[in-house]
Amino acid sequence: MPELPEIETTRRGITKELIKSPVADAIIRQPSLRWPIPDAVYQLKQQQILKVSRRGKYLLLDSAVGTLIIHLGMSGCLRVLPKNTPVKKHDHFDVVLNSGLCLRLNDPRRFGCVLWTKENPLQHRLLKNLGVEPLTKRFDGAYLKQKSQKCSKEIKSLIMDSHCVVGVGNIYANESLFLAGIHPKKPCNKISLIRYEALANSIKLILKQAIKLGGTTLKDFYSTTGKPGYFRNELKVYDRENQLCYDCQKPIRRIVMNSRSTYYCTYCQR
DNA sequence: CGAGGGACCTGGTTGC
DNA sequence: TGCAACCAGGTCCCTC
Repeated sequence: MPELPEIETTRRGITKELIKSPVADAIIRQPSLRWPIPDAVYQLKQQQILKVSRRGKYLLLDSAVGTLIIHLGMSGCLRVLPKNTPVKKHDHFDVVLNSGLCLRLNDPRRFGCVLWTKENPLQHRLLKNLGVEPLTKRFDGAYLKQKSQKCSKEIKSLIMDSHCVVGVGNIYANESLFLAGIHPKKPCNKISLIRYEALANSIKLILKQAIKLGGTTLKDFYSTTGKPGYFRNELKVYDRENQLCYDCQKPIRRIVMNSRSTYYCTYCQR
């Protein structure tokens, strides 16, 4: 389940080969992702990919004629492979390079998407309203405090809202709140600036550490080289229901918030 | 207007 | 053992 660290790991893994060689072709095997893959993606043919960037959980492949926008949804995975590598189940889309390699998208649950835009991709309807990047200076305690003012929801919902801050999915929201010592159901308009500063720092720390370790592999994330993400070993609360808190030895509790599993320590998080 | 829930999808796990 | 039900999860979008 790719969150920001997994997307960033993927971006770093595919960039070098993608910008080395022009695109020979695009192959759509299964157009029915979250939205249909548009035929416009064939405009990539004969184009050079100039840059591979990331905005939130979206990957952006720039060319002179437009930008390919890729989202991995919950189960998507991008690999760079020799183009004649046998196709596996759920290999929905390829960008074939002149070099003989190809970028291959596999996405069993098909919650991801592949889109095309000729405009500035940051102005695309899916990207233009995204919140701040968590690893930039703009994201800090004051920003969270300000976002929380006119909002009554619980803190976990706020940090998972991509219109507030991008890239914090369920795993890292749980882990960040534990590190900051904040209860996931705490109303966000009742949290002090000091605690928001701690939370912003926790989010940055957790995300950076996860990127360093290549993301978190639970069931289905593997990096572009097929290696698992080692952040899984660092999880303090996620998927640890009834196991003991490493800090206070009390059992980790699991509740459901917005139909998502939420894990926290009843003693360490207030 | 904002908050909340449904829909999308498949593979793996659980329960009978 | 076989089958059905359920769950996971990101995010848009519709409804209240």
